[in-house]
Order: sequence, then structure tokens, then C-alpha cells
Amino acid sequence: MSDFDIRYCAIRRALIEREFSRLNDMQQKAVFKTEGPLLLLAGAGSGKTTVLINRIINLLRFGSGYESEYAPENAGEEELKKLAYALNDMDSLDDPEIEALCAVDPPKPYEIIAITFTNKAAGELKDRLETACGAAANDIWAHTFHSACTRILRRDIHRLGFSKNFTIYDDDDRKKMLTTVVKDMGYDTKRYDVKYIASEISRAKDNLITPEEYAADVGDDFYKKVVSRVYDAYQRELLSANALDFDDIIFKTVQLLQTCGEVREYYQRKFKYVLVDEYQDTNHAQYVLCSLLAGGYENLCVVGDDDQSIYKFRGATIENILEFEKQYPAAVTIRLEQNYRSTSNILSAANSVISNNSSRKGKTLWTENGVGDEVYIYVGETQEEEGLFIAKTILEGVAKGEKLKDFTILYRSHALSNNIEQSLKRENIPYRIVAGLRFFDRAEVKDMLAYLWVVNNPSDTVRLARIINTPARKIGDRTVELMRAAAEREGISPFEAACRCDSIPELARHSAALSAFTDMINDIRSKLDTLPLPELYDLLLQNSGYLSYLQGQGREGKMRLENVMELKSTIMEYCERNEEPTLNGFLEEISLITDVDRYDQEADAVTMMTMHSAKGLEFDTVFICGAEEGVFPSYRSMDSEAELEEERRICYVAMTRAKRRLYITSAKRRLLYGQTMYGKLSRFAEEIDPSFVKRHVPRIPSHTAERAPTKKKTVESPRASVGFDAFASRPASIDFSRGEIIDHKAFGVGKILNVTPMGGDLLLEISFEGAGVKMMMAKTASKYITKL
DNA sequence: GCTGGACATTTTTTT
DNA sequence: AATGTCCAGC
Repeated sequence: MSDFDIRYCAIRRALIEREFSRLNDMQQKAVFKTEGPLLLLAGAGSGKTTVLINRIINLLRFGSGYESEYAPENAGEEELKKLAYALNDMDSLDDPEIEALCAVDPPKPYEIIAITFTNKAAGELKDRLETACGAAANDIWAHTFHSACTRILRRDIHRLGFSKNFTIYDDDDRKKMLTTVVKDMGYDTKRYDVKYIASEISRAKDNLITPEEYAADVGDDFYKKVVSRVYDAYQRELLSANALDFDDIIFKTVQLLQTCGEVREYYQRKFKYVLVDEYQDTNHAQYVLCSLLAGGYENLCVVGDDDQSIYKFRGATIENILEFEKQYPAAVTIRLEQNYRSTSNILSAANSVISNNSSRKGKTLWTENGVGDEVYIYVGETQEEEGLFIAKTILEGVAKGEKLKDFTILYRSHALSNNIEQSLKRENIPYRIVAGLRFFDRAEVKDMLAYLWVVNNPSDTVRLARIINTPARKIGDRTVELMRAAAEREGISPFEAACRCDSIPELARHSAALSAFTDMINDIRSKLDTLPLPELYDLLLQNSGYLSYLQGQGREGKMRLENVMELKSTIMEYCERNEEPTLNGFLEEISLITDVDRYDQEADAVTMMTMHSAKGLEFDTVFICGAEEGVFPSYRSMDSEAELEEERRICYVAMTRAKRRLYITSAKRRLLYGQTMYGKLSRFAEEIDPSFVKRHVPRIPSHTAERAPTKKKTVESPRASVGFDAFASRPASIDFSRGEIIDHKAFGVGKILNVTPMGGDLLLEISFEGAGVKMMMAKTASKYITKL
């Protein structure tokens, strides 16, 4: 290292630093550390995505320029002068020459892969990269685990005996196929729970255990022996259907990379930089996949937060993040602990809860945001009171001018949403529930998709079974059974057997029905390359008889038809987005999409979802409801310390979603699953340091007055029961009508623009001469208002 | 094949 | 309580 190198690098660093000066020190450190394994422990709201994006931008523009200790070989005093001059000139780095002087081996966009868990995260990454670096962003591999793997598999899966138009089975399809497999093997599905077998197989695949390896390890366990045989048969069945389930998508990619040196080397040479988001949620297979992909250069950057690992039950292993440093001794760890999202009260409350967990890397979030309101803990008598409290709080907020979409209600399980929903309904508050019945789960949508899958891949037996007699076309179970048997005997697919029904004796009798069906499918197939997808879809809808089938279903059918047409819009949208739309491509995309991806953050309505679905999102005001022992934490987790810790992490995730206000609500009595449960306030609420909390305990109704604990609490917290009078009924509000001129104590003279009935109250929209337009609820505001 | 009633099931579920 | 699943009987 010469003196020149030292001077050159110093200026280069200063220049690069200036480009990222909007980031805090730790974020910058993470952005500039481009080479070698890097573990980024990114707390909630610490600007994780921003760091990922900037890290990629830094790579593309400057490569390892920041870290490098050498000046470029062809650089001399002349170039150094240019850099020095640029340092004084604010816009200089737009100059490609200067940028080039700062860059050291910048990778091409296609040499970078960023892996996320959700489509949403991948989409956000893509969008923001495109904004930042334009068209080049399209060549960066920003994918979910599954879509990245699918892309890899489409290229080379023939080496594993599948063909590249393979089908993807979701959990439902998997269960169906497993059920037939189990039954075919002569097992009683009552004695052998298909769901259990499915999860056992799934777990095996998560851990990269093949059927052979599984079989070798069952020992004398009879049940496991059965699982082992089913696993083996199931995999063979998938192979002949040319189908992969979700777990296989990862598993087969790992197998491909492990067994096929040529493919492995191709990707290891290709991907100079590998970035993985939400690393705490990776399972063993995904961990191996990451190491394989990064195996060439070992420039592996994983981002995660051990405190936000909430998918253990799906096979995620927190060890991946806890032991990253062991796996890569050269790894550098950087903590991002400054939170930009929440008030310090919310953050401190969340910190005090999570600090009760023992297995963590340790990390304390802090913020420069203001203190904000205390975390509000509400204990109602019943779940109705709880729901009413939430509804009233939202109405009050709306009256102050807040938007409905600023409010989010989170719960541990879907079962809790019901009573909240009723309260919101009663108060006429618009809401949306994320999850519930998913669009792609609707029967009619699944039917049409199944048709498309079969057109794409006639070997797809599960989807074939779904539609072969829907609508009814005289191909009953008996015929389907004969078809399957014939196919087995001849070593062809059931669809193939149906095509040849004339030459197969036992099928000949049904040849009219079978041929009509196969001709219809084959006809559509023959048009695959010529007809645009939306038209193909229309033709299929028509020729399959599904259209008239729906039309014959009256009002119900009309709604179903709408859904079927919405699917067409999805197809058209896909076609517009892609230069070379293919049926295969569309199906692939759709099978990897979930409901949270369709959730529209813009619509103005209160959002309700599980705490799990809320991960990665943020909201102004958050209600965590059902905060009772037995509900949250769930009674099922209460006898295991490890599971309790996972529940606590869920709580941490939920709490840190809130930007400005956090309410934790509970009910002493709750009707759940047809039973009344009596639960104490959740331990998580109790764990919050009282200095960040404001408690509300409602007035003690006479019939519960003898209960000691209630009394004690009232004595303990003098601040209790101050402030919130959601249930005190006020005399009916004064009548207000549009156009009236009023005088408000605080805002002065104003004109009523709008009056909207809401929750037994009126929402007033008033334009004040001095204070602009305000929204307020009539009941609350009437105290301050006099009519003029 | 469709329908009704019995019967079980009810934590979370990025793909 | 509510909803899905399964099977018997038409």
C-alpha cells in the first residue's frame, strides 16, 4: 500500500460516504461492508429494507470501492485531483467518470440475488430498486425463496426427471394427493391422520431428508414406518404427475445444486452477492440453499431479527441466525438498533416484554422519536365490552381527523375476530379482514385454475380429478377409478388413458363421455401457442361447460361468475405486465401468491389480521386484543418454555407494529369455541414496565364487586379509570344538519359540511374559518358547540 | 350425484 | 358458536 493508495482511498471513501450520508452510522457500516459473510441484526423499524436497497445500490455503483485499500492501477495524480475536486462539488457523483474512479469491480445487476419470504417484500424491493437505479433493477434477482427456486428449476429440472412445465401443488392439493395415496395403500385414513402424515413429510423435506433416509431412520416405530412408505409413494406419485409441492420447490433445488456440479458452478459463479431477508425464518433447507448459492464468493449477507422469529412451527429454526457466526467464522455482525417507527414509550414497552426471553442475541432498540402516549391497557368484563372499547376509540380518533386505515386490530387467532367484527359493524365502522376466505381458495376460482393447470400439464392428476366431472359430464367415481387403474397398468397418465379410451376395453363403454372431455382439453391445448391467454380462458370457460354450469346457479352463480371473471382480469393484468406471457408463467405466479399480497394498504378502512400476518407492516394505532392468559399466550404453548418464548416474540412483533399508539385489550370473561373462558390479563401485558403504561379498569359492576383481584387492581393504580368513558351514555346529541353555522369553543365559527350517522352518533365535518376542516363526533363535540 | 344431518374441530401458516 | 367434512340415503 503506497502513500498514493492511502490518499486515494481516503478521498474515495469520503465521496462514497457522502452518497449515503442520509443513513445513520450503523446503516452505513452495513452498506459499505460488501465483501464476505455479514450478519445484520436489524431490529423492528430500524430501516432494514432501506439498508438492503442502499447496499445493493452501493454494490452496483461502487462495488468494493469503499473497503478496497488500493487505488485503481491506471489512476494517477490527475485522477486523484479529479476526485478531490469532486469532493468539493455537491453534484459530482452524477458524473460517470467520477463514479467510475470510485468503483472497484462493481457486479452486474444479474450477479446479485436478494431473497425474501413474501411476494410483498420482494415486490417492495423491486419497486424501490427500480426507482433508485432504473431499468438495471430488472436484472437483479429479487425473489422469494420459492420463486427464485422455481426459476432455477425451470431451467434444469429435467436433470431430476421432471419436465419444465411442472405443476405446483398447494397445501390443499398435497392433502388430496396424500389422501388418495394413503387410501390406495390400503390404510384407513381414520387410523392414519393424513394431516399428521403431511406435516411429518413436510418436516422431513424441510430438513432435506429423502424417503430413503427417512426409512432408514424409523427404527421400530410402526407409525413412522407407515409414514415412511407413504412418503415414498407420495414422491413417486408427484413425479408421475410432474408436480412439486411447496417444500419440494426448495428441496429439489438443493438436490439439483448438490448433485449437479455443472448447475451448481453456474450459479455459484453467477451470484457474486447473495442477500437474504428475514433470515430468522429460514428452515434448514433454506439455510443450505443460501450457503450453496453463496458458495462461490461467500459474499453472503443475511438480515434478520432473532426477536421476530415467529414461524418455528413452520420449520423455521432460529439456530440459523444464532449460529451464523459459528458457520462463518469470518462473519461480521452489525446491529441496527435505532428505531424510526415508534414512540419511545411503545419501544420501551416492547423492550421490557422481550427482555424476558432468554435465548436471544441481545439487542436494545432506541429511538429519537418523542415519548408519545403511554401504552394503554384495557380490561373489559366481556368480549363485547372489549369490542365496544375498540370501536369507540376508533370513532374518537376519526372524530379528531384520523383515518380509518390508521387503525389496525391484531389478534392471536382468527377466532377472536368475530366479536370485534360485530362491534365494528354495530358502530358502522368500515373494516377489512386479511386472510379469512382467500380469493384463490374459492371453489369456482380453484376450478378454473384447475382447468388451466390441466391444459398446461395433463399429467396433473389432482387437478384433473377436481374438474373431470365438474360440471357433471357423466364421468363418475367409478369411471375415474377405472381410468386410474388402466393408467397404472399401462404406465401412462390417467389423462393419457382417457385419450386412448377406445383401445382400452374397460373404458370403451364410457368412451363418449371421456372423449368429449379429452377432445375439449386437447383442442384448447392445441391453441396454447396461438391464442392470447385471455381469449384462451374465455374459450375454456365456454367449452368446458363451466359457464353455463354457473349460469344455472341463480344468484349464487352470478357471484361465482364474477369471481371467475376476476380471475380473467388477473390473467389480463399478468399479460400486460409480461413481454412474453405464457400459461405456465401465469400459473406459476399465481400459485406463489397469497392473500396478504392482495391486501390493499390504501383503502380507507380499519384492518384486522392475525399478529403473524402483520409482520413487516406498520400502523399508526395498533390494538392487540384478546390479551388474556390462555388466549395470548395460547393455552397450547403454556407448558413449554420454548413455545412461550415464541409467543412472547409474537407479542414483540405485534407491539412494534405501532407507530404512535398502542392499546392492549382484554376481557375477563370471553366466549370462545362455545365456552366461557376466564383468563387473567396476559402475562405479556404485566411484563411491561408500569412507567410506560396507562391502565384502564372499568367501573366494577355490582355482581363482580366481591372479586378481590379487581378491587386490588383499582387500589394499585390510581390512574385507572381516568379518561375513558366509552360506556357512559350521554344525552342524545343536538340535531345537526348540513349547512348550519356553529360556534366551537376551540375552533371558532364554522359551517357544517357533512353529517354522517356513525355508530349511534353523528360524524360532523365542519369547515372552520380559522382552523380549516375538522371531523368530530356530535356527542363529544356538542359540549363545545353552540348554534348560531 | 345431491342433500341433509351427524360429527368433529377450533394457534399461528411468508410459499 | 360456527364452520367444515363425511357419509348415508334418496
